[in-house]
Amino acid sequence: MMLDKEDLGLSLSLSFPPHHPHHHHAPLHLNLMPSSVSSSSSSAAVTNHKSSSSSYADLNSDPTAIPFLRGIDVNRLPAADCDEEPGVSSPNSTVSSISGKRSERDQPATTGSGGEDLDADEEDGDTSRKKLRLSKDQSAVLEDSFKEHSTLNPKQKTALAKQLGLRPRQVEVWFQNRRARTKLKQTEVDCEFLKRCCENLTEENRRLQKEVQELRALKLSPQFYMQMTPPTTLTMCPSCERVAVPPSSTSSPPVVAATRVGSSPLPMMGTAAAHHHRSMAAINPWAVGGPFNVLRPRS
DNA sequence: TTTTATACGCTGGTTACATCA
DNA sequence: GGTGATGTAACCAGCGTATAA
Repeated sequence: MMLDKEDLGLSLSLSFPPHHPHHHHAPLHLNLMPSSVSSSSSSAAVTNHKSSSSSYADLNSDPTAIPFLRGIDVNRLPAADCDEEPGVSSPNSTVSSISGKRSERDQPATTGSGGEDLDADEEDGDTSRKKLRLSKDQSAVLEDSFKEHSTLNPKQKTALAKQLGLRPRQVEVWFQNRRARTKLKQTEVDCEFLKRCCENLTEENRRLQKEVQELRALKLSPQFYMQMTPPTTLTMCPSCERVAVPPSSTSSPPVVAATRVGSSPLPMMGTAAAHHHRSMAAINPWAVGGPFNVLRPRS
């Protein structure tokens, strides 16, 4: 069934939930960060999809137990009955009347999937849909809710909608869009991270190739042999003839001098990385706390 | 037990309006 | 006031999962 990103080994998972049904949609899965990243966005919260909704239901049985509803009187009626009058559904909102194509197009279609969509368009006889701009207060409450849970179960959605004077569908859409924004932002961060990694590896590769050239020169110049570092500082792998320089004998940054003696230089990626010499971890940019760790977003 | 239909929620992508420089 | 860029509410299509028949 579903594979956790940990199971995948690599998993680029740009901070999206491991159990998400749309794992096939994930464009990348390269776990570049600790799974704890962006806890507010999704990784933890979205695991509730379907399976854990019951736990939310339990929470909702006692509204006061819902973290994100702190200070919200769930029993209080919305400022307006949103299902009847969208124009006043959000007293604090900026509402503008539109007459664009969207309004015309939406009229019959309305529901994307959920049954609650139905109530989104049944409100008035006016065929035009009002485009609503959420107020700052509404957005703030939604943001707070999102920090607690990036997904909502139906009860939470309904409670939040009532509290904010919005339709449940609006709350649902807001969360969907918010998740999309979060993911987009994370993708941007990860792209930047990969870019830095690529640059760093390129530089490392350049440096190592230069080092190989120097070592070859030394090997071909007996007069310099005597000046070489004592062989005890080098470790030769008997199976592959690679020379690994102990960290103590290397200059900073740590070097992986996994160089096949007498052969042409090999690209770093795909060879050294795949090699069994775990010394590669010394410069493993994916490693937690690695050189680019500073780029990781803080949750 | 397996298959099928249905409901539901999610994502990625898109559209169109609101706002701002 | 007109215009392009940006943000975002709302939507659609497609998919996976849960559930009941």
